[in-house]
Amino acid sequence: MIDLREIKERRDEIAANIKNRGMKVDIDQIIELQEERAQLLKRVDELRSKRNENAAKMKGKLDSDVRAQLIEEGKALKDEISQDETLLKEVEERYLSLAKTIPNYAHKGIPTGVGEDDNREIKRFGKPTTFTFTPKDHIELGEALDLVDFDTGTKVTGPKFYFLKNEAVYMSLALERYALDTLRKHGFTPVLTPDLAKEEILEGIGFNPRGEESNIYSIADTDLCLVGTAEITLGGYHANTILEKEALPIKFGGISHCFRREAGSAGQFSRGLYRVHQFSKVEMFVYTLPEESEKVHEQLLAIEEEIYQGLNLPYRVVDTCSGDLGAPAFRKYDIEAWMPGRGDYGEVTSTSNCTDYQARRLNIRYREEDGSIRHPHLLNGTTIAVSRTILAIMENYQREDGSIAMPSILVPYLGFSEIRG
RNA sequence: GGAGAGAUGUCCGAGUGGUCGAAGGAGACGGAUUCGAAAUCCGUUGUACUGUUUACGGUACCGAGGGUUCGAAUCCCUCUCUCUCCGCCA
Repeated sequence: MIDLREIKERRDEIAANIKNRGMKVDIDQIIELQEERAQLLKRVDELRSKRNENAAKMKGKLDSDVRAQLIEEGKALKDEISQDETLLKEVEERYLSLAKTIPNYAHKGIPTGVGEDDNREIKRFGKPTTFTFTPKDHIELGEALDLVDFDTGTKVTGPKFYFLKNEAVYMSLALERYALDTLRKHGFTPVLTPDLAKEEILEGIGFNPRGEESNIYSIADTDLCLVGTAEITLGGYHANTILEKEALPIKFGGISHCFRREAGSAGQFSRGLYRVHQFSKVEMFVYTLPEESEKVHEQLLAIEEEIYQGLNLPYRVVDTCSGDLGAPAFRKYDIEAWMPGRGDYGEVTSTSNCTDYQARRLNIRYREEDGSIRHPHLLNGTTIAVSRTILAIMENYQREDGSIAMPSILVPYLGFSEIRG
């Protein structure tokens, strides 16, 4: 949520931002509701003040007719207050539910555009892998080497679920260890979080469990959802608290079990490990001082690059355009690794600076030296998306004889240096 | 799952339906004292919204939500959470 005290003075800026992001939010309606709410609140406050005054008069001994008259006045006030309070509550609910849909401000430097195609490539590492033979995609490789079993995933759980088997299991664990060790070196606290979170926490982070494009699984008869990412639980960690300034930055490195509905995305086009309902990630989550968040954002991107350079996978970095940002993000960088099976780059990490947008809704604050209270900035980033990285390694490291070499940096974690049938 | 106890400010902890935003203590901060420190003494010390906008006021918040009442931290109801004991389980 943005700072609602600013919506009048920054109205034009907000309206332009909504448009650039391709969203439909009626800012003027929200401003009207805000004014309506302010008037009602003022009236209710005045009435309550009168009620308190009236009640205070009755503290001591009084003549019974004086008391009777005061009681009558009090009763009248009570009725009036409860009417206005009901009205205020209605207006407030409408106001807040709409105000929450206003997206975060966006960084001035990002490209304006509607979708993926408008993202700006800002860097490339390596060159798309070339082969002296006809390369296979990871589905073929996975079947041939008995590493990934989609058919059984479909049978047991459903389409877009899969079993990882044999060396792929070790790859998964090795990637997690590699990522965690790298994060620890950079001062992150390793964390394993619950895979379920309350809806209020989801909403605070900016997911709408009940929204139309809900991308997460709700648990029937509870207010819990499977988390789409540890971003949710790591952000919820400090919900409703006031942090001391010295505690910042707080840097968490969490293993994240991710669940995605991916409704409507079934079909041949998205076969394989690229788009699945469940996968694991190692996630970075940082609470920082507002004046440092842009610097930290660059650091998160640098860590992601360090990881993929360590794996020696060709990739490019894109600065995400306004239409593709997601409501909480102020700026977002994605790393896209080369995936020979797709013949294109595919997203493997994403790091967002959400400034104070999530912190405000989660009610996370910190105290400045002068005693004032502000919202810290929250950032998140993927260190490793396990399934997509396994995909990229399989396809980029395959050899003509059908075996797959392993990135040397993983070998100590794996205990083997190649996979062959 | 069964039985019981509890939830108050940064922490501990009192609180008879009106004088309670809340005693007392601790901690922290400021000051006095000191060569300096300890001890001691004095003072300050919640959050949000809001009105005039240094000053100074108003409203709300004593786990959450309802209710009773002229008036609720205090009475009633529902829920959540914590603790103890038993059961179950990895």
